[in-house]
Amino acid sequence: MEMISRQEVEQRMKRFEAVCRNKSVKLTHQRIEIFREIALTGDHPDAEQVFKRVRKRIPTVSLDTVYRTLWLLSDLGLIVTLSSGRERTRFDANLSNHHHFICSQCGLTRDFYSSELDDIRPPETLDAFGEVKNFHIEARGICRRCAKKNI
Amino acid sequence: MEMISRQEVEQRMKRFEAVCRNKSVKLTHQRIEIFREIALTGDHPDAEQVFKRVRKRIPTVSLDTVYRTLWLLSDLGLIVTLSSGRERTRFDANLSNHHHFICSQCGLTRDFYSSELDDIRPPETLDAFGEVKNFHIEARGICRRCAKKNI
DNA sequence: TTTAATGCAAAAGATTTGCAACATG
DNA sequence: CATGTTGCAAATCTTTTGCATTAAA
Repeated sequence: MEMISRQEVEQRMKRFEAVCRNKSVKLTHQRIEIFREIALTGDHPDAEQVFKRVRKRIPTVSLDTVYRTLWLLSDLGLIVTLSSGRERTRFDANLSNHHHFICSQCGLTRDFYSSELDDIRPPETLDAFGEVKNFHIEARGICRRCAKKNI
Repeated sequence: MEMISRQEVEQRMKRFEAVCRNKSVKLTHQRIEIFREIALTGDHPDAEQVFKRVRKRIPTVSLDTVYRTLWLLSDLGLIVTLSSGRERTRFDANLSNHHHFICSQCGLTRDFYSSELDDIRPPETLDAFGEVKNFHIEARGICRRCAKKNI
């Protein structure tokens, strides 16, 4: 489980609280812990994984609250979703400009950064489709772990 | 429904048949029609949509055959999958180097091309994660149709 | 003829919903 | 205190599986 620095986590929590107050979304115990769980890690958990982790802190939390909260956070723009192939939807609290590496075999997902890639602008052709809000790269391949297993 | 040129469709069908023969995967009536349905269109249908369209040609086809075939085609590398947010997995028979525009509201997905973008190479940092097989851009935003509805 | 694929129906999984009890602002 | 949120259980939706039948090579 890839951990995020304490500093960064606190920044994410502050932002989360600010946005909730701003949009008068109630800061419940459950929402705080669900968001924290995603803010704490860089491994893009799915709903079930978030549920299991949050249950350690709030044993009575229910899976449907996790789902409701996840979509709420996504609608608020506090987390983003990513999904691929047979995999379930995963959630990510990293809002800075970044890209994804996804293992097509096990679904492992890792953020990566590249100032070179950040300079790329969406081609104008896209105006015909609509307004582009986010533009990032998806690199798919086989992660080291799976490569080893495959031998 | 965005149509693909007859020429291109035939090329895709030929490739499909060649790969199946090569891997001794049986060319059944169902598989041919399921693949054709995806090869015919550029609108990236999901399993249910493929099922409905194929049923017009083969009324007795079953949804589970569609699923089995879709994953088989994906394993054979004849189609690729793409999925996003609340949306179901969609399938694409376009194997040429291309990128995606995805509407975050309705899930509309369109291919786009850009020789500039094609020149981009994965950064070396990625070697730490694994071997990159595919590298493409995902542009997310709001399509024109949804933008109109939102007014 | 041999082997694999299909269709059916049923199971399994994932996600959503209605509603009474409860917590937050 | 008013309103929105939670937990529960049940419903819904999506995807997968077992197995007898059928079709491809």
